[in-house]
This record gives sequence, C-alpha cells and structure tokens, in this order.
Amino acid sequence: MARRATVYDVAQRAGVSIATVSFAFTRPEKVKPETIRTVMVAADELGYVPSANARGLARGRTGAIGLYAYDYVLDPPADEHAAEGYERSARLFPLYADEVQRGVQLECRSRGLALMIGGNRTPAHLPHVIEVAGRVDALIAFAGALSVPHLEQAAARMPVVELGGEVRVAGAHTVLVDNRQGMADLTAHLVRVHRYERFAYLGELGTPEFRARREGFESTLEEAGVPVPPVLPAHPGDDATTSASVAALLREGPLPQVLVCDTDQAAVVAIDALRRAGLSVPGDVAVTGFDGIIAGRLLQPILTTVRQPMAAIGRAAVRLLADALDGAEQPTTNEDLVATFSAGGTCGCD
Amino acid sequence: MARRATVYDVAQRAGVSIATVSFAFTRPEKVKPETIRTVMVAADELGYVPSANARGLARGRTGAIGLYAYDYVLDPPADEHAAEGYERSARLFPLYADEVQRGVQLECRSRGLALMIGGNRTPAHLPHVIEVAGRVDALIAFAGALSVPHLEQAAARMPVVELGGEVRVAGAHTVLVDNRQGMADLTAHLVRVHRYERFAYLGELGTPEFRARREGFESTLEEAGVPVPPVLPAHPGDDATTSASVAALLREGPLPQVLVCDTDQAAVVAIDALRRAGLSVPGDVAVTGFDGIIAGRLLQPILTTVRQPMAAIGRAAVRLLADALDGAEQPTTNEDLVATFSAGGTCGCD
DNA sequence: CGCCCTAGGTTATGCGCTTAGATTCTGCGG
DNA sequence: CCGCAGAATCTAAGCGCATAACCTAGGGCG
Repeated sequence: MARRATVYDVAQRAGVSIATVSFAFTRPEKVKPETIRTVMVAADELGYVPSANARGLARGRTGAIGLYAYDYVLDPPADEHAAEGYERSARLFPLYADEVQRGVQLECRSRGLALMIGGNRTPAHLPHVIEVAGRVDALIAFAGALSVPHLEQAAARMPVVELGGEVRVAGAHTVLVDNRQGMADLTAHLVRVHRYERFAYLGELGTPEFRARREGFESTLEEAGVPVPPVLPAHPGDDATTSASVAALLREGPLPQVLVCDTDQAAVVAIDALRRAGLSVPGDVAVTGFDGIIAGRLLQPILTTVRQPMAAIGRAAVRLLADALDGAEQPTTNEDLVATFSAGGTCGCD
Repeated sequence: MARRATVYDVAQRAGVSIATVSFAFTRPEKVKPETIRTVMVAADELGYVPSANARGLARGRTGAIGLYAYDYVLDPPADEHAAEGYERSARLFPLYADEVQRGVQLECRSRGLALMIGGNRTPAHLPHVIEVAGRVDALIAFAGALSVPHLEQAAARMPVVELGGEVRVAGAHTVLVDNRQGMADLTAHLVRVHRYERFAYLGELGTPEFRARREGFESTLEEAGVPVPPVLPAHPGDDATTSASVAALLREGPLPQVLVCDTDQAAVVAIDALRRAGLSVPGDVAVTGFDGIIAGRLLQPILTTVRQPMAAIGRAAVRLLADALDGAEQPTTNEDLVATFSAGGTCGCD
C-alpha cells in the first residue's frame, strides 16, 4: 500500500510551504485564489487526504462524536438467516437502541460530524469506553451502558449526554422522555376501557426509565383502586429470564387478565411463551409493551404499546452536544419529547 | 471543561518517564509489575484517557474502519412520527444499507475495531469521503456511493471493500451476492407456478447488482419464451419516479399480470400506488421485490421477494478488511453468499 | 520620497503519543 | 570487590497538521 501523501508532499509539488497548503484547505480567504488552485491540483494529483489524526492532534479536537450503546445482542444466534430464524430476525433488529442510533446518525450527518460507534456487552467494561472516549469530542451514552463513575470521568473532560439517565451524573446532559406519563396512559386505557382488574407486571427497575414506567403503572392502578402486582423479572435481551417469569406465572396461577411488560422486547417473548403454552393473546391474556419497536408491529395482532420518539431522541442528543461544543453551557436536559400510547390488538382492542 | 490529562501528567504523578507510561499501557511485559501498578494508579486518579489521535499519528494507523454508505434518506419527512407517518416509518428504516451496517457493527465490535460512519447524499461529493478516509485504516463502501476514481484513490492507500461492486475497481476487494440467480429463481417461480406471461419490470441498471438482477430476470423469461418487458425507471429512495412509472403503466395499459421490482423499496411504493388507484394486489396485479427488508414483511400480504443475507454481507466485508490489514494480500472477492427466493403473498401465492 | 498598511507567504513550534537506541540498575559469577 | 549481561527505564526523534509570529513586496498617502 502506497505511503499516504502528506502536506509536505503537496507543498513540494505545488512549490509552496506547508503552511500555505494547510491554509488553502482550511482558510481559503488567506490565500490567493490562484495559489489555492495550484495547491489543489497538486493535492489531487497526489491523492492527498488530510490525516484526521494529525489534524485532531493539532487542533485539539477531532470533529467526531461517539455513541456508546449497551449491547443487547452482540452475537445473534447463528441461525439468524435460516428459515425459522428469518421469521424472528426482526426481534433482534432494529431494537430501541438501533432506532435511536439512526436518529443520531441522521443528525450527525446533517451537521457534518463524524460518528464513532462503540459499545460493550456489560456495563463497567472500561477499556472500550476509553477506546471511544479518546477518539471523540463528545459522547452519547445510553443509561446503564456506562457506570456512573465512568460517565463522570468522561463528563469531566468532554460534553456527555446520557439518554434517559438521571440528571444526577455530574456534568452530563440528559435526554429525557416522559416514560411515566406514557405508561400511565397505557395503564389508564387498560383500566378504563377494558376494565381489567387482575394485572401482572414484567420488567425491571435497573434504570431511571424503567423506574418511571413502573411509577406510572403503580400510580394509575392505585388511583383506580386496583391491586398493584409485584415486578416479575424480565430484561430486554435476556429472554430466558422473561420466559421463566411467564412460566412461573402460569404455574402459580391464577392467570392475570393482562400482562404489562416494560419493554416491547419482553412483551414479544412473553407472548411467545404464552402461545406456546396454548393460551390465546389477547383472548386468554392481554399483553402490552413499551417502546414501539418494529417487532411489535409484526405480531398478530399488533402489539399494544407506548411509542417512544426514538429517532428524535437521537437527534436531540446530537443537538445538545453540538450546542455544548461551541457555546459551552451548563448541562441541559431536553424536554418536549413525549411517549405516546398506541393501541394495538394485544390489549384486547380489535 | 478540564484539560485532558496526558502522558506527561501521568508520568509526573507516577514519578516515571512518559515512555514508561506508554509502555505500561501497550507493552506490559517490558515494565516491572510494580511500576505498572504505580502508573495505573496515577492514570486512574487523573482520569487519563489516551488520545487516539496522538496514538494514531504516532503509530501510523487508527484502529478504526470506515463505512461509507449511500444515503437514500438523509432527511426523512418531518411527520415521521406523526400518526400517519408512524405507520409508514418502517419504509424508511431499516433499509438494505441499515441491515448491512448492523452486520458491520457486530463484526467490528467482536474484533475490537472502532467503526466510523460516514456517508453522502450524492455520489462524487468529495469532501465527505475524505473526511472519513482520513480517519480510518480501511474503508467499506456501497457500490455507487463513491465514484470509481474516488474508490481507486482510496484503494491505493488503504484496503477498501466495495459491497456489490464490480471487481474492476483497481485494488478494491468486493463482497458479492449472486443477485442474478436470486432473481432467476423468483422469475422462474412466477413463470412456472403462476404461469404469468405479461410482465412489467421496474428498476434501474445503475450498479452491477441491479444489472445482475435484470439479467436473471431476462434470461429466465427468454428461456421460457415469455416476452421481456422494458425497464421502467424506479430508484430506491426516489418514490416519485417509481410512482410515476406505475402511473404510466396504468395509463398506457394493458395491465401486466405481474410487476417485478428490483428492490423492495420500489415494490412497496408500487403497491401503494396500485392500491391507491383502486387495484388489488395481488388480485389485479401481482408484485415482487428484492432484498428482504422489513417493510416488505409489514405488508398485507407479505411481499414476495429475494432475501439477501444483509448482516452476513456486512460481516464478510469487515472480515476481508481485517485480513487485509494484517496479512496484506491480494484483493479478494468473497463467495458463498446467496440470495434466497422468498415467497410471500403478493405474487399470488396464499 | 519616505512611511505605514495590507495581502500573501514563510518559519518554527507544539499537539500527545510511540519507539528506536542510549543509559542506568540489578543480581550474579569470578 | 569488580565486571557484565539482562532487565528496567529514560532520552529524543518524529508522526502530519494547525497556527502564532514573523517576513516581504507593493500601494496609497501626506
């Protein structure tokens, strides 16, 4: 592979100094048009591509932002494309994080920012964070993808926005969606329209967002005077746990009228498990989710859920960072992103 | 924002030279265990994050690879999340390129490579390519996303793999799927099972992959002694053209029995247009696509298509590059990736 | 005619890290 | 107690670019 041409090569060929080459590219107003042309021709002939590394080093910033996602699915099952696998492949992609990432990508592109993708399997895996953090000017992280200390460490040195995190993390920005209200709306629908009284709840309380969902659920039931069920464990990306919870539910009876899941991923798995057990959804048990991922729309009937504005979340994050990068401000929380109740068929509506 | 700690800071705090700090991180075997510990403690206290820029500059490589995609959808309609928009949002994501990208991401991650995302709207837009190329050790590009000269320029300086390109580009690797056979299988199904004789074809011939599809189509019809229709223009990402072609078809009659589209995106748009015109699909006209994107599965009935192993394509590309990066070899073409005919309901099957 | 200003360039330095090669330690045999 | 071979560490030289600070040649003006 040929050595990459550098400013020196271009300068020599164009018969100018390297400073002039540099200016020709970055400060055209400081260079005579004719000289610029000479330089450009030389650069072109040499196939010159400026080294972003050198540039970043000299300028002190890279022009790239990083996205750090929690990896629910690092290595999908090998049969992903096999006949059976194909039918289910939409359960692996696109998920919540993927749709948010798309928003990030779109916004980055329209702003001319490069995007660096990183991620890990388990929180608190340091090396990878560093890998990403060292390359970028700013960082977007999903709540739970990075430990709080790591986030704070990063936030001390560059703008960081946490998606759905608590505002607690020192120095980090946050993009928040009102999960609580969304879940409250959904629950209200189940109570008022369907008159359900025996609920089950599948989910977790590991991140602020999940806790907010649970709160919306609890408060609505309490107001309605309906008994609040406990949290049965379910984690997106850990289907085994979800299935086990459903199995326990079936075993221990009596069956609830409706199973409220705190993610679509869990809901999809739960519906599978219920149907495998010979039950009809929503005939015997209604099921609801949260997020609005595509997998829910591929179900028959369509999953009742709360839709998050995923792409908008990603875009908002980039906007926050871009603002922080030029007009260094205080950490901001965004607003006005709402989660919308979306009635499908799995709640019993037709 | 605090100045980032550097090797100098760490060295000073640990009471060693910067070389030792560097070695402690990258060549532990050359440093006394105790010293390593001292260094690590100091680094930790300072929140030291090595600058990938400086590292890349010094080492001559960055450890990142770039993905350069053709952007079908840079700015999706503003109503994307509105009620109407939501129903159709899966038509914008995930598309072919998105699913390939996912494969790239997965493979990069499992190999510890950083991934840099770039892209552009129109081919031949130089600055953006450079932006990406300057940051990475190797590049993946979709056929048609970069002009051949640019590709060659890049390929002269770093490993490049073109997805679905012709092997012609000097020095570039290629990942190829047998599009021809896939389309031939689909066409054979239409001819043998459904006995269709009046075909229409919607698509383009802009890239080798599209041409291969057309060839598979033509040759199968010819063998069967069925008249080969012309190519009516349709471009993924340009719904207007596709709709216009369908309108022309309706206007000029007689209606074909089946409309073969060379992408799922075009097929989805065509089905919309036909139904808006009061026609039933597949009742009045059958329609088929190519790719196997999720949007096709959300249709009623499900779109008949040819499924590409999209994630596998992405993974193969990364593998090729990773190989090229350590054992510099000759440009390779991958193999063994097949496109599979997938009968849905839009061809007339039930 | 001399002075100052400006446009257009150039020189020189440093960004934070890697890495040959030089230097200092350390332990051990003689 | 000395000399010496590793082992451990340090010194110093870049990597390719941006940019502050500095030159130089004209041109306008009093």
